[in-house]
Amino acid sequence: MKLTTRGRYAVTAMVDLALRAGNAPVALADIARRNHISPAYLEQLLAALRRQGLIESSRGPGGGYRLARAPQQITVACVISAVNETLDVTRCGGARDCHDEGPCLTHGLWEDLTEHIRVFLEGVTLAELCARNRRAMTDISAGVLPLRRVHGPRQSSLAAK
Amino acid sequence: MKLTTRGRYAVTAMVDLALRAGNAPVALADIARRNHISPAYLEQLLAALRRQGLIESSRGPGGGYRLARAPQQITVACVISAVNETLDVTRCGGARDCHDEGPCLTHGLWEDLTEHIRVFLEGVTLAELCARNRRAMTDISAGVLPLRRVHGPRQSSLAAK
DNA sequence: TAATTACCCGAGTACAGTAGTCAGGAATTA
DNA sequence: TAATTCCTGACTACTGTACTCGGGTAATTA
Repeated sequence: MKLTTRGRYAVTAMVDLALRAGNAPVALADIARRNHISPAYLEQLLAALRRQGLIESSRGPGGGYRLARAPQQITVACVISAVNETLDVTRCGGARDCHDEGPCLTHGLWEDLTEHIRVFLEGVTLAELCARNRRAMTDISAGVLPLRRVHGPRQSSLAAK
Repeated sequence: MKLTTRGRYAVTAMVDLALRAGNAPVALADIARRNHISPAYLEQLLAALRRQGLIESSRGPGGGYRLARAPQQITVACVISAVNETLDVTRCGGARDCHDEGPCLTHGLWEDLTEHIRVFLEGVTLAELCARNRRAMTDISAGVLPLRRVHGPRQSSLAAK
């Protein structure tokens, strides 16, 4: 299975956008800074998400990205496969030709697991992730954890790696 | 997440052993040949499985490997982690330090997914995979598919890659 | 006891894919 | 027109997988 920073960054960026849905477009540089993602790398991922119709972009000053659909209508599975090609964990990519002409001893197992993962990730929407995240932030501002602010101006310690 | 041929081969080899549980030890070369795995590579995996106490070995002519426990008592999760280290899909490896001091926007999601996969793979034993496989083989010998025999003497077309 | 069979172990290597960089271009706004 | 922002493709370093290789060591058989 492919589940790398590529997919993780994509979901993170989408949640970041979803948290600001309804407002002005969000600049790439802001998303990158907030989530510690290399801007040039993030650019590739956003391009893929745009090609898949998950986000829209506008250029020029004040431009940026925004969700193309409501957060309730975008699933995590959708985001990952947009940048990642596949979630399949079988060796043969589902072709059932992993052993001579037929499936190998464990083909069915990986097929089942793939299905399990798919169902799980299709069941989670950006809206849910936002809700979960907002809840966490409330706990934090109550003093449980130290944290960067997510809304409003922020900018410090860029050098910190 | 790490789910590569390493883990897949390990499970395949274990099922191969489980299908012959109770009989004489199975030689490495036989497992390798039947499942199209490089013998030298398989050796590494079996060594790891042995270190984890999942299989036992005996040397000399007539030697080979056998399961250390009953097939009902060996789960797929167990086999994979024996050769693969981890199934965790979070970026931070579960440490919750993926963003500054706290977890990143999507940490909880990956944690949930990891748990999902773990529960699934812990719920599948070698015994079940054997049963499933024997069923498939019955279908096959009824004429549904062409197939190599798995029990009994066999040996042909080694050159076929 | 010598030969054979088979497991044991560590080091080394080719390749692919990920993660990330870089340079230049095109659209939009002020 | 100047600044800002997205857009695109090519390029590179690195890591980890998927192997190979060469020498062991233990057990069995003749």
